[in-house]
Amino acid sequence: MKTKHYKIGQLAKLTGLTVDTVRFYENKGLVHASLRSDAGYRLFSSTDLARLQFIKRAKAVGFTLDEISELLELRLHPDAHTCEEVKQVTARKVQELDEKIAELEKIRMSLKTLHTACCGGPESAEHCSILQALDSMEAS
Amino acid sequence: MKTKHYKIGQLAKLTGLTVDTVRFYENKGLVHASLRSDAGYRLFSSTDLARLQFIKRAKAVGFTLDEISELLELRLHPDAHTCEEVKQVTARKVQELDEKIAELEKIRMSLKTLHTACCGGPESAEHCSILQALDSMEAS
DNA sequence: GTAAACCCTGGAGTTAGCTCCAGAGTCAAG
DNA sequence: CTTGACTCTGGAGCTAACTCCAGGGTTTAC
Repeated sequence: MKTKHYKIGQLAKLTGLTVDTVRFYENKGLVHASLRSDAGYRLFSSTDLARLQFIKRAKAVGFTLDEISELLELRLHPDAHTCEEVKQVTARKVQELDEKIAELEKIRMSLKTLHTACCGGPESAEHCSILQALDSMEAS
Repeated sequence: MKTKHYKIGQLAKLTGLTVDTVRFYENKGLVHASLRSDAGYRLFSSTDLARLQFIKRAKAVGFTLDEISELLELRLHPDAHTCEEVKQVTARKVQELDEKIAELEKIRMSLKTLHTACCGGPESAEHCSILQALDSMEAS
């Protein structure tokens, strides 16, 4: 079974990244074109595509490229790690994610409280502030 | 009732930010010292403290300072907004947060799958990769 | 009353993460 | 077979978010 390959422009369109960004990521070692055409064009596989989509998702929620590297390294050098290591790293990462989700939910709750408390009418919002919402949250 | 006031250094210690960062945030309009001492020292209230803690939380989950500004603007100029506006903005923000939480949970699931699938033994992790986990997720 | 530790302003420097050339080769349509 | 859209490399430039001075005044502890 022959795998489908993408040139950098197609990949960019599919991921919503720019061509420059993809090359930048390759430089940083986040992704690596599986092969090159005779002319030297990068050719990416659908695995590379999935990888870039993962990077985009991770970035959207505040991971740095270095952190994303660390996550993906498990893939880049799978044989350089023992299962024990993988188990540890993933456990730590899952915990980090849980903390992040908790943070987001706190902020979400503040906003939701503000949203609910606010009358929604055309008058001045003098008494609707996010910090009032925060305060009430802090107190609970 | 007299409110407790903090000098910038105390505030920095309490928030875990640096003195420079607090001043930087003030420049950007994210926070504003409620008053100044005779010598010109910034004096912050506990409301300012809560504000900075909010900023820190929001930053940790990937909001830019501009986005955080937008969130806090509701507080900075409460009388410049109608409740209607507040209602709209918060609704949009809550939705953004929901999307962010969903992203995090996707990533969390990938890692959790990897974590669970991995045997955890001392052998090479050749068959434990995050992208395998991703693939299985994508398929479901 | 003096040294250490704090605060001020204004501005330069740094890092991450892109973004945009220039100059040159490649491919696809008509 | 040429024209326009694509690709390459290497390097410069840019924005966000700090971070770090210099050169000065202030507070506090002994």
